[in-house]
Order: sequence, then structure tokens, then C-alpha cells
Amino acid sequence: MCHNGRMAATRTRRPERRREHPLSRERIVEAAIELLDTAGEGGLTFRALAERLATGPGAIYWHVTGKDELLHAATDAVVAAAVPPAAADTTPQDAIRATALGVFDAIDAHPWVGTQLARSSMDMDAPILRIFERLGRQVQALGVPRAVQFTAASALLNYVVGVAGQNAANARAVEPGTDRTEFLTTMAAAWADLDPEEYRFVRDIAGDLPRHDDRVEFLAGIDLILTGIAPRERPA
Amino acid sequence: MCHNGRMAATRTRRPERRREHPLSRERIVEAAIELLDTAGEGGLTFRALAERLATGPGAIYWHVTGKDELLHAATDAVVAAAVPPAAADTTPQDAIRATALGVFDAIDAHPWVGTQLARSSMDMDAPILRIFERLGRQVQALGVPRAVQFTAASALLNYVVGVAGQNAANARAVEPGTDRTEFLTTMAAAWADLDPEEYRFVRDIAGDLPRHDDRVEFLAGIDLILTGIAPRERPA
DNA sequence: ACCTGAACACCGTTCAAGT
DNA sequence: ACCTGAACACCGTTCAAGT
Repeated sequence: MCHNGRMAATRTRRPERRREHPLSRERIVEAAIELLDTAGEGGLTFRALAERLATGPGAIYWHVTGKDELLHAATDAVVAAAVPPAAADTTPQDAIRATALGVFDAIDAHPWVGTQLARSSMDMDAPILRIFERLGRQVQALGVPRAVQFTAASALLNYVVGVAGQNAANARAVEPGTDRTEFLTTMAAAWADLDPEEYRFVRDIAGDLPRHDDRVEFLAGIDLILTGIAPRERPA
Repeated sequence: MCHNGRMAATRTRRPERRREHPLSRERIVEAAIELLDTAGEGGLTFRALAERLATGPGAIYWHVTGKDELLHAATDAVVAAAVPPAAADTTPQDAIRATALGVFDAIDAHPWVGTQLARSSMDMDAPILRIFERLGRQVQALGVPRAVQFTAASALLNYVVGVAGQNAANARAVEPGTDRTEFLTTMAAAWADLDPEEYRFVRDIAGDLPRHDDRVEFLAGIDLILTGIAPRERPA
């Protein structure tokens, strides 16, 4: 009946049970990123994730210790891809701007990354340490004295993670479809309604708000700090 | 039997039911702050809060719409107390430093405030808008052109909330008792163990870490931005 | 070794019922 | 008007049991 011994052997020897897509840390993290991107920060659930991976919630715990590690791994994957090694032929200032913009754009695409960065400490936290390292090397390249290298790199990092948190919060504050200028216009209107005594400054600048470009504004802040670190790009 | 008609009347006229401590928004927010301070960010629970207030969890919803509003109100109470109106006889720079330090110290005392500030948007968020207003007024007092006032005030705010998030994360990373230098020493040791290729800068400065004073470092960052905004305190 | 899914110990929030 | 507390619809995580 069976005219091919080898075929039959390979077909029956072991049940093999090779699933179409065996579970793995990588596949889990990948699915978590997709879930976070599509369903938002609250959408990452072990049940939803298990469903997407066609398994039970308990299976995930074989590959990952818990939700914290999962969120951490997802953030690290995005940040690592967003912050590439510095190009060789740029000024330190431009390399710093490129690193900062990389983080900025990653948060724009994945707002939940901003939330994670804003609430993570540098105590062995890979994503934020990665950014700190890139910024710090360029601070060294600027030739600032060793004693202030930490201060300068920290200032840049804190500013970047501060913006990260703000942008994530803004993304959370509006329904997913809303575009930038619509959001800014609404915010400007709300600011213009504030108490004139208590919020004099905020009301003053409310009118400028809708014309702002977040990316430009972000870079302007970086440049403010860069100026503080090294007053001019090249010695006069 | 009853020799005092008036007393008896007041005792029986209405059941009165005047509780020792009637529930109120203020008492709820106050209890929430205590709970957050003592039990940490995860300690604020409607059940725990209800127990502390000797009532059921449902009762709280009569005075507050939900957990978000409660967290918001608690943060606002702390921030409002921490950021007093500017003194009249100081330079704008000193007023900015005072505001920033007020926030810094508030987070030191209530780490959960840092988490909240780092994840709140300026879209009508009272606590963060309060800080923005104070910083912005002083930026105006510096005499910077109107077009860059927003940029300058935003840079300061983003830096402050970035540090806020970092400090809250650091507080979360250690058990409540740990003191500052112990934490920094542990972190420095971890940094010194990182991959020498990938984390050259972080390893380089790891040794400086235990000697750092967070407050001094924080102010140095503020001064970097202030220098960027207005290169010298008074025109030469 | 890896997966399954029911079960546990929580949450925030609601709501009929009381006073 | 204000409070009560059981109940609902979720969570993250565990773990005996399977393959």
C-alpha cells in the first residue's frame, strides 16, 4: 500500500507537531507592538495578545516574565531601530539633532513609546540608556570639559524624555484620527478662555499656537540647550 | 424625667445623622494624597480609600467622577502648594530657578506627582499649565522676543517634566528606604559593567555618578537652557 | 520543553436600594 | 442629597494538567 518508505517514515516517525508559527519571544514582542499601535496603550492585554497569537494567556509567560518585561522589550525594539549609529561626517550638533529627531519621530509613530520613556529610569533601562549614550558621545565630541559632560548629556536626555511624555499625553488626549493643527486650534481656544489674571502668559501666546510645527519647536529647544553647552558651533 | 426641654428637642427633632467627618471632595483628595505618599502609586485604590474614609467605594463616586479626576486633583493640590507666586525682588533667572526647584522638591516629597506630570498634556491640565505659566512670565521678564517666548518656556517646561518623570522612576526602582548615594553607587556599578564598545560614554562617566547632587545637577540643566535663552544675565 | 485554560486575587465602576 | 455594598466586567498572574 505504501510505495515510498522514506516519505511514510518522515510522515509518521515523530508526531512533529510543528505549529505553523511556534511561539517565541520575538513573535510575542512583535505582536505586542502591533497591538499597542492599533489598540492603544490600554489595548495590550495578555488575553488580547494570546488571542492574536492563537494560544492561551499562560503560554506567554513561558517566554516573558510579565507585562513589565514585555513593555520594556517592545520599547527597546522601537528605540533601537529609531536611534541608528551616528553618521561619521556630521558635526556633533547635527548628530545630537539626528538622535533627538529619531526619538521624536518614533514617538510620533508609536505614542506609547513616549509614555514608557517618560516613566523609565536610567537604572539599567536599555532604551533610555541607549539614547543617553548616543547623546553623551556627541557631547564628548563637542569637547566640553569632563566635569560637565554628565550635566550636558542629562539635560539633553531629560528634555527629550520630557517631550516624549508630552507628545504621548497629547496623543492620548485626542481621538486617534485628529490631525495636528485641529488639536492645536482646540487647545489655543481653551487657553484663550483661561482666567486673564492667573494665566496671563498662556493667554498671551495662545494665538501663536496653531501656527507651530512640533518638530521645529522640538529642535529649537534642543538648540537652546546646545547653545548653553557650547555657545557657538565653531570657535570664532 | 427630662429637665431640659431644649436639649431634648435638639436631640430628637431631626435624626441629624451628622457624621463625625462627612465625606467631601477635599477630604477625599486629602486621603488620596496620604495613601499615595504612604502606599505608593499602586496604593491608591477605591477600596483602600473607602476603608480609610470609613465608607464604601461607591460613595466616593458621588464627589469625584473617577480615578483620573482624583489623581488629577491630588496632583494639582501638591503642585499649587509647591509653586508659589514669584517674589517681586528677584531676577527672572532666579524666579525660574525657584519655580523649577519648587517642582523638584515636591516630587522628592511625593514621587507619584512626577509620574503624573510626566504623563499629562498641556491641554487644559491645570497642574502643568500652572508651571508653564510661571515659567513663561519670567521668560517674558527676560525680555526675549515674543516669537521665541513659547519656545523658551516650552524648553524649560519639557526639561522640568522630564526630570520629574526620571525622579519618579528612580523612586519606583528602589525600595522606599534606600538613600540617594546608595542608589547612585548601585547604578554606577551597573553602568561600569556595561559593554565597553556599546556604552563607552556611560562607562566613562559612571565613576562621577556617586558624587552627584541631584538638585545641583537639576539646576545646572536649567542654567544651560537659560544661557541658551539669554546668553548673559545682564547685557555687557 | 512547551503549551493550555481554568482559577485566583485583584482592579475601577455601576447601580438598586437605603436613609 | 448622600451613602451603602453587592455585583459586573474586566485585569495580570499562577499552576495543575496535558503533549
